[in-house]
Amino acid sequence: MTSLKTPPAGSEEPTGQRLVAAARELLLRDGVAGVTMRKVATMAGVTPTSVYWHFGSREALLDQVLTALIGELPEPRARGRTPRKRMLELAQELRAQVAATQPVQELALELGRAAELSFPTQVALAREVAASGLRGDDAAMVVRAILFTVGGFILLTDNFEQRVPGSETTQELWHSLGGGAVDAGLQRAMEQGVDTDVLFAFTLDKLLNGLLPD
Amino acid sequence: MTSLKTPPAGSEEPTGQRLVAAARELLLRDGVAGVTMRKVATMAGVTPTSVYWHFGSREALLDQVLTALIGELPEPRARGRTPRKRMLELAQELRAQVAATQPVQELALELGRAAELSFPTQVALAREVAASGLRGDDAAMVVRAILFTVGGFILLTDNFEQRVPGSETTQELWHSLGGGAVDAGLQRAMEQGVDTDVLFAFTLDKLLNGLLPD
DNA sequence: CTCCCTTCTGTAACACTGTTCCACACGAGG
DNA sequence: CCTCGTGTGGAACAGTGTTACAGAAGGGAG
Repeated sequence: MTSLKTPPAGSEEPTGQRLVAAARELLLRDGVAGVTMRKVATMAGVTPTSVYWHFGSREALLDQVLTALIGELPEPRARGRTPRKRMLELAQELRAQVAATQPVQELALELGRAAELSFPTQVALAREVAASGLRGDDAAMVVRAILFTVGGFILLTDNFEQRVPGSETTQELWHSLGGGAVDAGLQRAMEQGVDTDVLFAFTLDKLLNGLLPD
Repeated sequence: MTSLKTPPAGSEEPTGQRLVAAARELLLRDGVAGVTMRKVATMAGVTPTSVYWHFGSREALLDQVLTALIGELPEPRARGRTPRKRMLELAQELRAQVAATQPVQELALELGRAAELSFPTQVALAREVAASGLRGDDAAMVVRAILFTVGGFILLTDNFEQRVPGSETTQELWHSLGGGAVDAGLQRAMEQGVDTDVLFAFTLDKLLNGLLPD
């Protein structure tokens, strides 16, 4: 009744919880590729077999870890006086959150649950779009356009940062391009690096200009 | 002088070329994860050791495959009467090309060489931006905003299509959301699926509205 | 008490991955 | 002939996710 079994003498929590905690720690420290069954099991003071008895597969274990992590994400808070400013704020906030919780994003992508991560922001964004006067399908298109732009931007800049050393960057390609192909001033500008923060703000600002009725 | 060595009796080409050809075939058929050293070697009538003698690593082999594939990509052709229409055309073309050569994109991403794939389109796009009257840094920002939007869109829709069966889609999340959180008509619209082609065209159109001086 | 049955665990293995060590076959040059 | 560099195959190593199987431990039924 009180305790069916003595816990495995290493901790108070049952094995299942210790496994999730171990997987979580490994994920946050070494990324999703660093979560190995043997490492998880060892960290929980157990063998890999137990992981399969409790969860069935590596994916199922990671799924539980992700669910726990999603539950801890902060609610998006829209600040600013106008709906437009609040939208910008929400987009920036989402981008910052993703950057701060990269292994979580990585995991969500691998498990195909990326939609859940952005959903709260999605709802908050929808509220602002409605507040700006749009309704129904028109509003939905605007919400999605913003979301896809923000989400795409995040994914893209992630991939650019994970660039393999030695591979050519866009700047290098522009530099090696012969003269005369495009306007010289433009080419020179393309050879410089980009501040993705500035570009993100710029793109979003212009997109909203096109999307929202003035 | 004529032939230093008899070819391994399976083909005329030397082993190195046969290995690249085998890796290429496997890539296009099974994706980048399907390119296994043993499979490549067997397909070329050889053992994995030879791959390492010729290329040094799996990554180096795949790098050669990618270089060959990039060389075969068609040059982007901008059609349309106005610069704006040609930009839209280029974006659509890039998106279609990526969709048609998915394993190549996957490989380029893994090798950190994604920039090279979009570069020809990048140049063509820059030419149109210049033709629309922009110069220098302003033009570069516009080029990049379009490129990041298009590239991000591609990556994002890819990830949505690779969704794991059983995981919740955005629509399902909207459906399970309680009433009253947002405008009812908007929520109903969000519960419907999205045609990414339509959304892509819509987003790009609105972005260009904000970006280009009329 | 004995027996059984479910719950949970460890050992060992399987099939697979990229990669490396080592021996061995060649053909060319001294 | 002997050697040397060029390739090659066989076997192994360290790692991955996963599974078959044996066994321990405890509760309930006879």
